[in-house]
Amino acid sequence: MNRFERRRAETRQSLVRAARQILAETGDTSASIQAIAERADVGFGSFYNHFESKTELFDAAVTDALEEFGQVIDERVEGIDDPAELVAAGFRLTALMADSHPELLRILHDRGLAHIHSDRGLAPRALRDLETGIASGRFACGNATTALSAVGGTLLSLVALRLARPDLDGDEVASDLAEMVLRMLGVPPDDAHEVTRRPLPGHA
Amino acid sequence: MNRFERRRAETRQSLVRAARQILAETGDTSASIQAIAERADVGFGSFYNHFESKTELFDAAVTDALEEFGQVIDERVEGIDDPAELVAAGFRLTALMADSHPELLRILHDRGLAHIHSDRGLAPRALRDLETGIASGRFACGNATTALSAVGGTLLSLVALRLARPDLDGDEVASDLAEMVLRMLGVPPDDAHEVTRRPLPGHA
DNA sequence: ATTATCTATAGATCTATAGATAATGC
DNA sequence: ATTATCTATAGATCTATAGATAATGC
Repeated sequence: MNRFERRRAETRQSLVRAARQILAETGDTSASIQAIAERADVGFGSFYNHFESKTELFDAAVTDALEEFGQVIDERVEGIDDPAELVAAGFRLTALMADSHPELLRILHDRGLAHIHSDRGLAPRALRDLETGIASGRFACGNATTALSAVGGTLLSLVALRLARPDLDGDEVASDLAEMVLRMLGVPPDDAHEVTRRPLPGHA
Repeated sequence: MNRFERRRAETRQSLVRAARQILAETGDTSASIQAIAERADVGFGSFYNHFESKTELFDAAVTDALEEFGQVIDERVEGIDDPAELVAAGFRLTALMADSHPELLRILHDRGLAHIHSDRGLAPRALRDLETGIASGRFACGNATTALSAVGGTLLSLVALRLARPDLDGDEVASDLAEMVLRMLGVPPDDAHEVTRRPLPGHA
């Protein structure tokens, strides 16, 4: 990747970053291309070197944000093997991201539902963990796809609650919801409670 | 309400209906006021007699749609007393609405998450049913607000799944998810399964 | 020489309002 | 007489492109 290509990639990334900021702040895509380019500190005409339409840019921005969300969670749960503990950690770390990554959480809130079964971001990894858990008997529920819907929907409701009620204790709400989800997946109640109260990795 | 007021209300309702159609079809609010007025078959300037901005109209349209959604479900579950059966019926009737009320379901999909704890639509009634169930011991879970988040999020994931995969058996997916939700709420597994397979009112 | 970026701009579109018209209440 | 609706339009804004400029590869 030579300097030319790097520069081109930087311009593109500036546009994507600006689009992400706008999505997080306003939630809609009505900003003009002019305003987006200005915020990206990029010449107006450059937009058309990278995207054919505003829709294309915002699609790229959502994918970019959700991919980053998946990576952030991914990194932090490394080393956890128990599928139940993975789900719990995912919920609790997401709640923590309301403070550390508010932009990501807003985009997840507004666009996440349409990506629950996406093949990018957190979804494919969550699906794999659910399948592993079902296969090993840790989870007792029908099929992984339905389970992914339920887990994903509940995670999104956690995000919504976290954003609407910043006064509530985030980790407590997250742990409570994770406990409910684990019971939903067929984990015995006592077990579900214990798993969701374990210390988080890097937060011990 | 005299003829004057009725006529005024009709114009307003035409605008709201057009906005709802646009939300259901495109999911975004970028249509011009001109285009909205045209679709509503209303003079362009009339828009400003009823709304100060496009945002105001679309807010009204979302509220209107979710209120109607709540009423449709409400009517059909009349006579059911068991909170667990109410939740199950709510899920299964929502899935059926993908065919009977596709417009409502699309709006619920795109805007529902922000209204999970709303004081209009289905949310307040669901909250009441959850509280009743907790008080009577039918549900065994911490607090109703957290439960509403989880139930609402799962319902939205059902809507997303139903819209993304119309090939799946809607009632089966809905029953499966309802069963999982009931287990989450602390209903014994056998019981949760049985309740979610009862014949629906008006579908016996 | 090639390619991306930037500036400037034409043409299209949109918003908000002013003024005319039509419908109703009293 | 009052009020909502409609048509027409001024002014602002936006999109897409053309052409000039700057940066890099060979």
